[in-house]
Amino acid sequence: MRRIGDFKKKARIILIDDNFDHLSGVKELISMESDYDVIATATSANVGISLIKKYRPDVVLMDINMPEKDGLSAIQEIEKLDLGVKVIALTGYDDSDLIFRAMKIGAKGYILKTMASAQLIYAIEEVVNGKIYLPAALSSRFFEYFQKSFREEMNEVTDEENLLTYLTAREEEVLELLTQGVTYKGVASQLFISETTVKTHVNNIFQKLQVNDRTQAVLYALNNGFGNRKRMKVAI
Amino acid sequence: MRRIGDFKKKARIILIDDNFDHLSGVKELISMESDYDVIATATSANVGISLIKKYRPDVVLMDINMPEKDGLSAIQEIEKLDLGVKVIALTGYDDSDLIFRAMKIGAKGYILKTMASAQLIYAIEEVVNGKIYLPAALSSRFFEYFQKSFREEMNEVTDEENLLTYLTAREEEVLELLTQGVTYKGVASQLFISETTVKTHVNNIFQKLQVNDRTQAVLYALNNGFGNRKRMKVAI
DNA sequence: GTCTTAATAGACCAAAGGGTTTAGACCGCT
DNA sequence: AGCGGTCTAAACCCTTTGGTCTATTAAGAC
Repeated sequence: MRRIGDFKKKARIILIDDNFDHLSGVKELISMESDYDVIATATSANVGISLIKKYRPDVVLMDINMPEKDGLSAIQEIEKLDLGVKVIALTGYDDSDLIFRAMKIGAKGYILKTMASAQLIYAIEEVVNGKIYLPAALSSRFFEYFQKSFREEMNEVTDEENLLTYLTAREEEVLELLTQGVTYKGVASQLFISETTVKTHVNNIFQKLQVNDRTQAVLYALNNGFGNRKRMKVAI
Repeated sequence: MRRIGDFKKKARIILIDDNFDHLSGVKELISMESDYDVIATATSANVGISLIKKYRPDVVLMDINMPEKDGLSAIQEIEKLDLGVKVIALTGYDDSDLIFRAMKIGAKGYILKTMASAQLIYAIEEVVNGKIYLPAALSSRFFEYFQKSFREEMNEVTDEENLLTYLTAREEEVLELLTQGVTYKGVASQLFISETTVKTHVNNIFQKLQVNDRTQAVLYALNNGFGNRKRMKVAI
């Protein structure tokens, strides 16, 4: 119940879902909660994004299984606008890869359409309060996927021997510059040594890394965690 | 209570904590639960790892703030043994970077020493059942950090213009091979074209990417999400 | 003091890479 | 039919890179 002097602002929500029935259902559900206002709805991502630009809602519930423009790209686009809008992904699939990608691009929550309405409300509440919400079941899936993607990388980098460890300090300096695309001449002047010295170092590097040219040396360095930087490949 | 015919196996646990008082406390706490057996304890990571190799426990509770060998390296070492041992990180700090790193290297849980004992027991239970457990509060911190590390990358890759988009299909094929360390001769034979044609393509690539040589072109490609692969830098 | 390793650097040669220009063939578009 | 873009390829020349061998110097190990 609201009285005069009750200044608590209702959180403003926009719903985006190509399934009109589901959209109405969710709207109905949320409207029963006095704390939230569904200020607009859309059945396509593009229309939804225009509405978001126009109304600057607090929260967006986004179905990510839509035809024309998929929900993930839409979320990415919304994040790029940087309006501070909190997006909750809504979908039927509890696919760990999907969840991972959604969280990666900035979703503040991810809930399944099959979940109880109380959970949806709770998720909105948490997200409005600046938290990130994942149902326990999805949280597990997310972490599995997360750890898997890093384990693969660990093996690449840690496994067996890392030939980079055989390099001397000076050789590492030289390689460091090579990984920045510097020429021999450039390396020479930056390290205050002659170009022939650079060549000597580079040749030693090639032998130690068992490669034939600069490009391969640079690739080896990058793929095997040069310095303390590790690199990971992940498809969005 | 156990009776004859009760075949349920107790989960076997090893505790590693350099603080002997805390270690005893936790041991006491767990022993009150009839489902778990603390089969060994250690006050240093190295001793702990030997015990793990010897006894193959189901779960390890590892304090990650220890002197000599830090707990994170210890976890990494345990994971590399690949014994299926589930490690729960135990610490006083709810530092999001720490949590991120612990989860990244394979911890199945992360709990704070200040947390209620019931939560510790619950975490063990979840982990024993193959799940991953993070207290809600830490979960939030983890996700913040996770999203932050990816947002930085997104900006690098998505921001402004990606010169790679100007490349023709053929040029992309050539560049793809260059990013694998293939020489011009190799590219020529793999694409069934002459070496001079390769050089023509490569020169066009250089101009479009505004670089001067193969190494720089390869680096540009790698850093700007060549194909649908994005690369991220993360220090372990 | 001797031995080893790392860093420095020169000479010389061969191979690969890079810049520029020109040009034919093919494709899609208007 | 003509225009523009792409793919193909050659000729010519110059620069950079890579391979090998040799040699001096300094630092550290034993």
